[in-house]
Amino acid sequence: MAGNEDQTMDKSLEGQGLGEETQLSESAKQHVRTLADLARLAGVSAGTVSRALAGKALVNAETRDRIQALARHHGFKPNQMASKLRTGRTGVIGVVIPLGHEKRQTISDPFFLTLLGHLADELTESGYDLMLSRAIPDGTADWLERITSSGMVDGIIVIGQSDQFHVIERVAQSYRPMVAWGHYRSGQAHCAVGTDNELGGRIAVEHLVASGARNIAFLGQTGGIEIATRYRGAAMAAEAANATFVHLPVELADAAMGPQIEQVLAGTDLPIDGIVAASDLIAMSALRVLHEMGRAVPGEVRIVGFDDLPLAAQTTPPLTTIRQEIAEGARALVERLRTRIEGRPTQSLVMPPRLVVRQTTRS
Amino acid sequence: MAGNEDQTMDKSLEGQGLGEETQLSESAKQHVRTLADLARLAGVSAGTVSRALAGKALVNAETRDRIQALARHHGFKPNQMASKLRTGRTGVIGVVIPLGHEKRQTISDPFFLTLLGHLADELTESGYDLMLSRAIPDGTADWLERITSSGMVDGIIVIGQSDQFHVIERVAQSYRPMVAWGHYRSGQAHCAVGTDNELGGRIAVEHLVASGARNIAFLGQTGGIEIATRYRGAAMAAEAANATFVHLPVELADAAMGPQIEQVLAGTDLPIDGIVAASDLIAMSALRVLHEMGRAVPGEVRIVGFDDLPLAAQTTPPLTTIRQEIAEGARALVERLRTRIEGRPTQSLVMPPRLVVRQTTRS
DNA sequence: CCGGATCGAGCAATGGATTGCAGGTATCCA
DNA sequence: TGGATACCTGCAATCCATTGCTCGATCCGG
Repeated sequence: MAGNEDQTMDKSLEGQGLGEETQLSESAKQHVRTLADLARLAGVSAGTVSRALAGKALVNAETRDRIQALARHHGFKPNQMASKLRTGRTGVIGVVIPLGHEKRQTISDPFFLTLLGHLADELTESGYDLMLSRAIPDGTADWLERITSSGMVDGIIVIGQSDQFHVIERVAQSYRPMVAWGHYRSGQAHCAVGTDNELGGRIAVEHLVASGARNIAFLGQTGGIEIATRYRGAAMAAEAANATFVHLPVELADAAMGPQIEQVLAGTDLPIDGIVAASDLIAMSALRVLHEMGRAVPGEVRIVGFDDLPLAAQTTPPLTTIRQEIAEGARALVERLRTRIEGRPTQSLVMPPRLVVRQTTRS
Repeated sequence: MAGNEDQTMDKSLEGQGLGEETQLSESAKQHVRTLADLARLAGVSAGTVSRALAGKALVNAETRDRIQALARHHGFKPNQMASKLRTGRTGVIGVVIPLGHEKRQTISDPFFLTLLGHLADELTESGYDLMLSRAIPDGTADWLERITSSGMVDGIIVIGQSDQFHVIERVAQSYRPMVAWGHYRSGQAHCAVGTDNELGGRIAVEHLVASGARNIAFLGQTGGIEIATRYRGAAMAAEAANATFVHLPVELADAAMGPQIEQVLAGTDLPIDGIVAASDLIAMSALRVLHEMGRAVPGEVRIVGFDDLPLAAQTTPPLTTIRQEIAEGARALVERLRTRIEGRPTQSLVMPPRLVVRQTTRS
């Protein structure tokens, strides 16, 4: 049907085309590249084709259907660049992961990747594409501004503030459509969605203490603001409970993590009986190291992780952890970003962490 | 210095501007949005500014530096859409994950996410941006063609063929700049980079047999072609070694995996003493389930995973697994894609898998 | 002192879709 | 049959950077 009509159109065209005949029939048979090409085939103007493909009510329903069928038949899609240039909307959201305090960290960090997955879900459903950028901060705000001013994105989601809080803050002064996953400080300019890390740290230590731990270690680097806050909460809870509390810095580099944990655990003369890890991944490594050292979990040492990634339920034994609502957070990020894109104001969201008790703290 | 010059320019402009004076000085002070704006400030034409910012030798070095300084000072970046429309290059590579046989699988699958991370690294270094698309195949090739014909990307990387091998194959006939991670069939049209899954499956079973296993189970769904191939290799090796071999299907949905494994393991009356898992994640779950069932690993049951993700080294006990070279694969994908974008032909790459022996098969 | 070479900069066309406004046609009613 | 109304469709400007070609100026050697 469509093909038939196509033929007819083509012929009538040739009849009128005269001098341009061969060129036209050639390009028509070859490939339809532009609105104008399709317009010629359909015997209408480019403007009408544009309206028809956009499904506007302004064109006759019959004409619209005919043009849409023709477009489908030729596999034609309007050039996105031209469209985006004209409309000023790109339909793309930039997702940036600043690799701040630890260059090797985030790219394979399961937490960020999990969040990324959920963001992909949410954005796709909202009709946006997702452009992923890794950014390696160089001391200036350039890594962010390069994206805001690229004209390529309608908005930006920053995953993790790392040690770049001030940069995000500064950019937020002039660039509205941006939200960040991470820490919230009262009075800050940028819209943030995240977990109450301090409370999370506190809950973790309180649970350890309740499980009988007296000598508690915090495992992880406190370079990024999120983890530093968890540390603070943990330290406060330990002090309140009169428990001993030490900080054992561990980098998140996958390969080196095991040996490092071994080293810091051996390096302290404190009889550690409770560990709060900065992330589930660290907790998982600690679990293995302790197993190899012959120290029973949770018998001798109790462990609490952070994040509640899917893998936390699959460790041996399954990991007690502080849950962050990642899926909900992703939804909140996208919803707030869309609100900001529309020019309306938004509020930051601080989600409560939740203790998930599994096997590493059962006594 | 730059600011000074700017002022001067502005004033001389106002002197010339006459009727347009207020409007011009307004927009100049407000914000520089287009090449033309900057050109006015610099007292040159838009074309010159374009060339200057592109660093072309055609403009006087002094003028070029002046314009660049001015652009920096005003935080001006040329509109990407206009540029891309004009040049026909987008500088964006689409990365697509077809969610084929298991809708819930890939989005949080650590393997794909790890590969994605490495791709982000490689593409960034090559000066490309990465646009991420999830695609839910609907029986037609539309999910892929929507991206190829969007005009938004210079090329496409498909992560995992899933059950969409034929779709990729068909699109590859007419769309050149595309490469896929996954299985290679001799004579196929599309360029693929992947691991020899059959060999991997074989090596896994051979190693299990050598470790003393006689009753071997394959844990995992064989809906996707990659895993089906691993299964085939494993089955062949088992037959060659005269070992008993069963297939226990397990979905990759995170939450349900543990109970499922428990169920299938309990459901078979075979005294399983060797497990080859379709992925490290499944192996990790199996490890935990067996631990809970009170069956010793590797004493009673030996386990081999697949992928060698970072977490494989951190399980308790550390996982013996079949390593895929993910970083190298990412590099190969990007290199081949660039070659194809340049119009040159490429060859598929089948990388050999490598057995990494850790603790789950030591006897 | 003049012609040619050389370097630098401007002009204007180009890429392709979108959209406000003007104009045309058909339908329908008086 | 004339005129009005509603409904379509076409025209042309617009979004903004890029680049081939042209023109002008400066400088050098003859």
